[in-house]
Amino acid sequence: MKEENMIEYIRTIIDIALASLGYTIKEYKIDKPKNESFGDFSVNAAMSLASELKENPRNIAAGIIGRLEYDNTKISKITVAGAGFINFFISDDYYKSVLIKILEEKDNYGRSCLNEGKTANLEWVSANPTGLLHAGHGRQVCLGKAIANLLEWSGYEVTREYYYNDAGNQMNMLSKSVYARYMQLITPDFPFPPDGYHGEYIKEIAKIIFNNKGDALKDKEDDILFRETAEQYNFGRIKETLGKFNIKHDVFFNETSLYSQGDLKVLLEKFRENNLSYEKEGAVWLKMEDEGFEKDKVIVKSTGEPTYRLPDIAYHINKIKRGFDFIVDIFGSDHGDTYKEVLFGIRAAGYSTENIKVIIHQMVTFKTAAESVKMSKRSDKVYLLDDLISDAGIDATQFFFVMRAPGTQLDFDIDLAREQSDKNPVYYLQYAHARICGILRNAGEIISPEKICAPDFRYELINNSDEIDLLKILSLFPHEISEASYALEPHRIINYLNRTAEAFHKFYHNNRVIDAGNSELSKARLYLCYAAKQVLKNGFDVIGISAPERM
RNA sequence: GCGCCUGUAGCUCAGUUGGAUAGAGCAUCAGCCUUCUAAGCUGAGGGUCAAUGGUUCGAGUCCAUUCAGGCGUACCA
Repeated sequence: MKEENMIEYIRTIIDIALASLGYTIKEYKIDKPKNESFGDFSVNAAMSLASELKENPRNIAAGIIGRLEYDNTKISKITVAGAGFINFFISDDYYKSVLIKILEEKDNYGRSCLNEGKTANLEWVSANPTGLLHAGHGRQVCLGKAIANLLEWSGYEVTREYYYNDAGNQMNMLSKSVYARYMQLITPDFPFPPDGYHGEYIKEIAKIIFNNKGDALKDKEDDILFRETAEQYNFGRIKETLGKFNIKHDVFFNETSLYSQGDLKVLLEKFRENNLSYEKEGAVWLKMEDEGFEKDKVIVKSTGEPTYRLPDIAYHINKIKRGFDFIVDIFGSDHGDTYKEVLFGIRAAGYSTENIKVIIHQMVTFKTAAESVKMSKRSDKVYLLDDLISDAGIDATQFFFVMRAPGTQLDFDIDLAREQSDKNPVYYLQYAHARICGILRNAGEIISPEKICAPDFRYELINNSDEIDLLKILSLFPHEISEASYALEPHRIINYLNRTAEAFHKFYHNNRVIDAGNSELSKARLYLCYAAKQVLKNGFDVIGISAPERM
């Protein structure tokens, strides 16, 4: 689909005018002014040039405007204002053409071909199968879902990936914990390992084994069945939880394949050859202290096992070798330091990290009116993501986790998310969609909903400020998508949808859509409603919530 | 101690990559339903953008220092 973007159009005509005046300019911005009286878009090029040219920016702006050649069916007015802004006023006719565009592109309105033909890899969740997803994981789960969508909407072909480790100490402890619970089914006072995994799920796993095998494994603590059953059970439950969000990872990447395929050996050898590692006290260390890190870090323990850093580095190199154009990782802030070590390791091994972007999100606290919900892995009372979903509902959970910028420490108000009222921000958006659906249901006598794709209405009837304001906002959707996608910040879409819903509600409040006495006006407004519904729905798709027909 | 993140209205948070008069929701107060969904709309009050200094035409945004909170700072992952 062709992107007929007003911002790009303005940039093009400005560039031509600048060139004809002989100005060279590194960068200038095309913004949407906060105040409507300053027009629809403003350009700061004249101010950027002012210090260099040592001339009044308003004069420079006037000079640029004098050279501008533009289509006056699109732009109705251009003015100089303030310190030297060039303000563009877009014609109503242009916005009406956007309405037709929305009706034509439908579910694809807002998608861009900016990254067409490129591939992206998004890795997130990546919880090891030692336990279930707790509520805190939810932020990453939901954020990743929305970011994967954003990447797709900007044209990338996205591989959704999950990295896990089913070997090592943690899995041994899991196995021992299950064994202990299993033994407690036979002799109730069997001791539980002090560092063991608590939580009801361990007992569930033990029961499954006991039901299948009886007490046949009572002296076989090391039987592989304990570990395998636990892993299978945990992964099953994790995938089930992800399934509730409709998340399906394309690749589950097992860390052990890096051992069997020899990636780790090759990497270790490379570090050694390039004199980036050394042996001390039986362990292998990576030289990092001279590179701005606090100290050198162990990459192979004295036991011969690698620490997490080495396979993490090898894993990322593996991703680079698979040829992705863009690699995105999402980690919690508890990994805030380690990713830098990993990126350093990748560079030390001779690979570029410029196409790797790491998103670090801060932690979440859950609150109800009664208490602040604690989430300790050591505690029996873990607040699981499944619990949160059944408390708050799937849409509210997705919405609340995506609502805020990743860098903020999120307060998740469970009571608010659960509340089915006007206090709950997710309903404000969904209600706008449901309202439109209600209108369209009632529109049968004017125009049947199936016919709405054909733009045969009299668009000159759309002319009041509520209608035009709504159209203006609808026209910005593709731009918002590409901005949010570039920044990998889905919360921007929520902010945008809020403005969209607000504009619709205002339009609805002041304007009767279905008017039996004026079918032509009704028809035109129905098309506008349909376009608003389409934009809301597309936005909901991106952030990952449903678009209810009724509420 | 050191590193990263955060500090904006009573509360939860936006702030379009340095732009024009500081924004929303909730909460508080005052209005609007015999008419397509009132889960809505309209209005009011509420701010030393943590503090100080700096950079420039211009700073909530960038830099430095200080204060406060979160997360790290393992031969755990």
